[in-house]
Amino acid sequence: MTGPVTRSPRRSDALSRKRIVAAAIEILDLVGEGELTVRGLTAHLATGRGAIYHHVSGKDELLSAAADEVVAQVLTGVPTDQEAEAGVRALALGIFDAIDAHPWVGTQLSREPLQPAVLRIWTSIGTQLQRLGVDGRTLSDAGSALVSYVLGSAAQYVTGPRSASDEAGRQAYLDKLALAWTEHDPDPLVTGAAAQLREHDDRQQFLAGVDIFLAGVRRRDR
Amino acid sequence: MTGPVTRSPRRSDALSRKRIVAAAIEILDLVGEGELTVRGLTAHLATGRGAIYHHVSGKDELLSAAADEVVAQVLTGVPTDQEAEAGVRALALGIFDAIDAHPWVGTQLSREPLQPAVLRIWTSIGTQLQRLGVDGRTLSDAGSALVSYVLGSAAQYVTGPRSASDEAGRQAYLDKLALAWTEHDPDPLVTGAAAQLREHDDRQQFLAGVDIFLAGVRRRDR
DNA sequence: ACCTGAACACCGTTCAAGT
DNA sequence: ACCTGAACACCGTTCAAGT
Repeated sequence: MTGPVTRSPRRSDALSRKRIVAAAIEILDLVGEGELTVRGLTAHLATGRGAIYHHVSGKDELLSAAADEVVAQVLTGVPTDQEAEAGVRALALGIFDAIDAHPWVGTQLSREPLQPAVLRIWTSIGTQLQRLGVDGRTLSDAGSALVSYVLGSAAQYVTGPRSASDEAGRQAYLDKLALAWTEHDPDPLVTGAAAQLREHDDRQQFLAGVDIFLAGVRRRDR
Repeated sequence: MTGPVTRSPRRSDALSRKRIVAAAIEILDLVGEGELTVRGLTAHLATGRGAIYHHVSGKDELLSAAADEVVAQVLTGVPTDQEAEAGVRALALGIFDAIDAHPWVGTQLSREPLQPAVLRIWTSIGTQLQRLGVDGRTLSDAGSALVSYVLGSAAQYVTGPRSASDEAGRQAYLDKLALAWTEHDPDPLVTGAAAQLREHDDRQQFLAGVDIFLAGVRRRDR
C-alpha cells in the first residue's frame, strides 16, 4: 500500500512466534493451564483463530515453548560461581521457585520428558554435578535421579496447597485435607503426616530432599 | 417385570462404579490416556452417555479411581517381609513396574498430588522408611523426597522411550532423540548423555537413584 | 506470505424423558 | 432408582478466501 520498496521497519503488532509465546505465558500465569485456549489466545492477540498456526505447530508446541522460555530465563539467572554443593542447591531451588511462580510449568514438564525445557534442566544439573567430581555412570545416575526428584517435587508441591495464594486460604485447604486423610485412614503414619501438613514448609522440605540426595552422592564417592 | 418380590440375584451387565472403573482401566491400558473418552467408555459398556454420572462424578474422579485401583493392587502384592532397605527397594520397584505396565498411571499421579493413589503410596513408603529407624522430621523429609523421586521418575521414564513396546522401535526412537539433542546442543555433557541413552536401562537407573537416596538417609543418621 | 473466520470433527456434562 | 440420548456449551485444527 505504501509502495513496494518501503520495507516497513517494524509493526509493533505484527504476529511472531515470540509474541505468541509471550502472550501464552501471560495468560497461563493469569488463569492457569487448561484455561488457556486457542480462542482466548487469539482474542488476546486480536487476530484470527488460525493465525497462530503459521508460527507454531499447535497447542502442544506452544506449551512446551512457553515452559522452555520460563526455564531458560531462570537458569541464566541462577548464580553459578560458588562451591559445588551450594551450586547444586541454588540451581535446584531456582527451578523450584520458578515452578512455584508459574505452576503450569510443573505440570507441563512432567507431561513430556523430552521437551526442550527438560533437556535444559538436564544439562544445567549435569554441569553442577560434574563440579562435585562425579563422572561417567555415576554422573548419569545422579543426574537422572536429581532431575526426577526436582520435577517430581514440582508436580507434587505446586498443585494444591501452594496454589492458594493467600495464607488463610492455604491453611483452610490444608486443614480440610488433613481431616479427609485422617478420616479415611487411621494409620498413625498418616495422622502424623496430616498433623505436620499444616505447618510444614514446602520449600524447606524440598531442600531437605536435595540434601539427602547430596549426602547420598557424597557417600558413593568413598 | 418378573414380579416385585423376585430380587434378581445378579445381573452381570448391571452398571456399577466397580464395573465402570474396570472398563476404564481396560481402555486406558489398550489405547492410553487422552484416548479415553466418555463416549468410548459408554459404548464399551453398552450404555447411555450420561449413565456413568450416576456412579462417578466425572472424568477426573474416574481417572483417579482407576489409578488408585492399579496402585492398590500392586501395593498389596509387594513383599514386605525382608530387611528394611530391601523393603524400600522392593516397594519403589513395584511402583515403578506398575507404572511401566500402565503408563497412564504415571501421568495421572503427577496431575493431582492429593488423590487417593498418592496417599496410598505415601503411606506405604512411610511405613517402609520407619523400618529404617528414622522418625519425626527426618521421616517426613525422607518420605516426601522418596515419593517425589518415585513419581518424578515415573513421569520421566514412562512416556516416550518405554512406550515403544518393540525393541527396534525403541532404539530407533532413542537414536532420533539422541541426534536431535546433539544437533541443538554441542555441550559434551549432552553428547555423552545422548550416547548413553541408547543402551541405558531405565529400571536399573531408577534403582541407582533409590540407592543414592538410601545412602543419603543412612548418612543422615550418623 | 500472512492472516481471517467459518466450518469441521470432536469433547465432557446436563437433563428432560423414559422404564 | 437407574438409565437413555439428544442438546448444550465448549474444544483444537483446517482451509478456502481474502489482502
